[in-house]
Amino acid sequence: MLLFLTVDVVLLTLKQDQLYVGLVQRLNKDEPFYGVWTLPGGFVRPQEDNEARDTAIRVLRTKAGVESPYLEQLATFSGNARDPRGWSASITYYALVNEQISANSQERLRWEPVDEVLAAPMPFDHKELLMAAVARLRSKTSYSSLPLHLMPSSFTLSELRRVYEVVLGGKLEPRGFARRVMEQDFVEEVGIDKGEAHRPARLFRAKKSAPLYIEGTFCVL
Amino acid sequence: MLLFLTVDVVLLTLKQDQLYVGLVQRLNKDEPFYGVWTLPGGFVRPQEDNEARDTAIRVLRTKAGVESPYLEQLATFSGNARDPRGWSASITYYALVNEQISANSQERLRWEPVDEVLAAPMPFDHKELLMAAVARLRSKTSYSSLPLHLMPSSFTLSELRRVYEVVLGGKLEPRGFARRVMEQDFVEEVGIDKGEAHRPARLFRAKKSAPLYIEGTFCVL
DNA sequence: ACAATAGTGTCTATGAGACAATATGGT
DNA sequence: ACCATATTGTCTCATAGACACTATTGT
Repeated sequence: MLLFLTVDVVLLTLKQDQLYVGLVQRLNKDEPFYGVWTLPGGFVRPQEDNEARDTAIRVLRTKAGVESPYLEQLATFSGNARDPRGWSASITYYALVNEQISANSQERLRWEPVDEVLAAPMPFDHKELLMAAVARLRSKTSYSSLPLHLMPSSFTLSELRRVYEVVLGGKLEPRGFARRVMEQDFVEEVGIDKGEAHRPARLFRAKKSAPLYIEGTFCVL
Repeated sequence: MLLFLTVDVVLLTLKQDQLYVGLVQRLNKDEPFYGVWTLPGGFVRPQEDNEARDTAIRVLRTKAGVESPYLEQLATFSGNARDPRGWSASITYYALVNEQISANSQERLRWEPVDEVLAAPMPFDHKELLMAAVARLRSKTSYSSLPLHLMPSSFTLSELRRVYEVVLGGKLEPRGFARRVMEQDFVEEVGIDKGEAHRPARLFRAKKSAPLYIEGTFCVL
């Protein structure tokens, strides 16, 4: 084969105030890096997949047990140097899931802290893919509601702020954060979080109404 | 062939205060849309092209006569619906050139106003590609020095502002514009533009020092 | 002097950051 | 009452927009 086309997915979630990436084990003895834990990916199957996004969805479902997360195309990495088998192109997506979904993922999926994964060697050019995904998430986080996809079905403002802090890597002013969230109007109140030894917090959920991004297009809120 | 991999390039320039896109005529009788003017593109040649970016550069050089413009990967468009020949993926780039370069381009390249091209039918999903490129340019323009690549080797502040206005589609305050440009420090003075019936303007050029983007990564100035 | 465009001073409204003050439930 | 976290008030400072003013050249 002269050239092959794959899709890889950088699956990200948040656990214990840390960014985690989902890895699967390579189980085909005829392929490179047998047994190694890597980003889920697979060949495009023109018969089954109407487009590359469908490949990403199929890979997530079959290899990671994850359904319909937030999924966005990241970039395409290509060339003769990235895979020992020859010239290849990987249309790379990144996906965001919340902790519930990540907890329900298959056995075959293992979650590791992004920092640790980046510190160790990774096969192919997967380190580059992972860094690009994290950079994209970071950059969009600073001006959008993207991190909502990392949140459980309901959450307090403090929890949301904490997630922004983890992704952006720094403290945020509670006052300013609350202001922005309320102005931007991408959450709605759903109740009260009673039961702890302090003032109860209001619970919110993401508003359905606001589609955040158009595929491939950069779109400021 | 089950699946084929191409690279298309949306080549943009500015003429007479309007965005123009570069089109080439399809000259292969065995391919669809023979004779039609379309975005320059071509098959990836694994033997010659170390990566997809090299394909883009080769396409630009051989089909459009354009050398080393600003070139950035846009997105990959794929699927069985976009090309009558079957499942295809187009790794799409966009390129920015200034008026000098666009004037030196080959015979085979024809420049058309983006508005007019979008108003008429386009082959494949090229309308989508073109719209994505323009959207990307617009969006980056609002917070970066990207439009410098559309400028001649030296220019006045007014000319630069005019380009921003054309790309963004609206008037900009001369005062605020000058302030931002000077603060951001991405131009340097190279002389004076004498010879007209009014106060001469200072001439600037883009500073070499400032690489604007890392491929595939979003990077705020 | 006048026309025409370049470039600057500066007032004001808006928004972000800082931080203090108040609110509310459990113990 | 006290602790802990939630939520809000508000001061200050930086920045962006508006707009008028000054600068400089050719005619």
